[in-house]
Amino acid sequence: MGHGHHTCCNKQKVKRGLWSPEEDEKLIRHITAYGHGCWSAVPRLAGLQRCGKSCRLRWINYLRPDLKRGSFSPQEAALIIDLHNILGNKWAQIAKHLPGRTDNEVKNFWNSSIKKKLMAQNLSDMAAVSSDLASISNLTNSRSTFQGFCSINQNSNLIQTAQMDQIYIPAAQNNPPPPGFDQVNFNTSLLPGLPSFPISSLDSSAYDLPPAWTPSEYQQPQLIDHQQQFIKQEETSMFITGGAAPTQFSNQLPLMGAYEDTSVINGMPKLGEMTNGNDYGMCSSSALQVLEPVSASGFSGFHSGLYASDMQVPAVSHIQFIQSLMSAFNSSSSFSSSSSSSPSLSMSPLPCSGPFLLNPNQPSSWVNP
DNA sequence: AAAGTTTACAACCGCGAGAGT
DNA sequence: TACTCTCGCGGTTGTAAACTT
Repeated sequence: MGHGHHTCCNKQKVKRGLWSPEEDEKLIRHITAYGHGCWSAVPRLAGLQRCGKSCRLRWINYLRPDLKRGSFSPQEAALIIDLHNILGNKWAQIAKHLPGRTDNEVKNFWNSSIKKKLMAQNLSDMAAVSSDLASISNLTNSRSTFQGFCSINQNSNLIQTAQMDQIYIPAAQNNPPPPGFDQVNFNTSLLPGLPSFPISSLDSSAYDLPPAWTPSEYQQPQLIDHQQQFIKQEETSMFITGGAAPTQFSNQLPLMGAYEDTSVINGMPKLGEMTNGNDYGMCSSSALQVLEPVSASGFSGFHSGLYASDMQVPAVSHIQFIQSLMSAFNSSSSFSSSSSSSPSLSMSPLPCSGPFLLNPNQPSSWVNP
């Protein structure tokens, strides 16, 4: 009996490894004639020296007639990136939204292709951000209330903030920080209470969202006056921020708008504008390049594709999102720091693991009641 | 051209959930 | 309740093909 083989396989000797065309034909012939029924019975009935589990896998991942096969389209890749941003490594749930694709296929595609592209893109974005730090800082000063980071704990309390001008982002791994910078960890957890604006721009009902991000937590946009004005004013523009989707890498929230446009609409910062949202992972908008790496401690993925320029709902949702954060800021007494007595917190500002460095020469804006 | 390395993806493994007994 | 069986999932490994040196 084999070591570590599944219990269904340990009675008789079973073949392992790649399937031969003859085996495939036997399995296809059996299942098309009789269905698979109980998988553990399939190998005996089909005349295969395989375990039922292997038969099931071969059928589901390779022989099923409704499989699409072939390389992934850019649209499929963009969808995978967005869904992964929302769902994490829930490959089966992601695959449900890609007809003809299996969870195994999606997982392999992610691990072999997308992940590397996103990491490479993130590095180059960081370089761009670093080179633009001065101009960012100038604009940051004009509305520093919004420019920065926060982390939100499980109780929706804002526990950490830092202003943009306190943060240094290394352009590359071998780029040493300026003198006086110390690394700071933005160790965060997901926020259950706030509207989830990246999701809201999609059809939320189409996704298997984690409980904290279900549509019930999200208030549908209502077109009150200033929102209508906002949409009218922006017309065909689209609005994007990065990194606020829950990912396994980061759940920090960018609180800033596009740095190239400091206009404020009804007391709220204008959000980033992106014009080429069609090419997955390759968005060249300066706003995105700034927001994405700044908002991610690892990388948070890229919002593209689905955020087409004719989608105006996200703008409304973003306003609600910013409003929520602003109201949170304006009632800082309700915040707790990472050193608070909240027993549900297991986070600490140190030691650090992210790519951010804190500038101790700048006045601290860390919320610390 | 051969050897070495990387990539793509097929297949395996262990685990947990759920149903049945 | 405890046990077994089956199924499905996600992480991981194995390997043929493609690519590089």
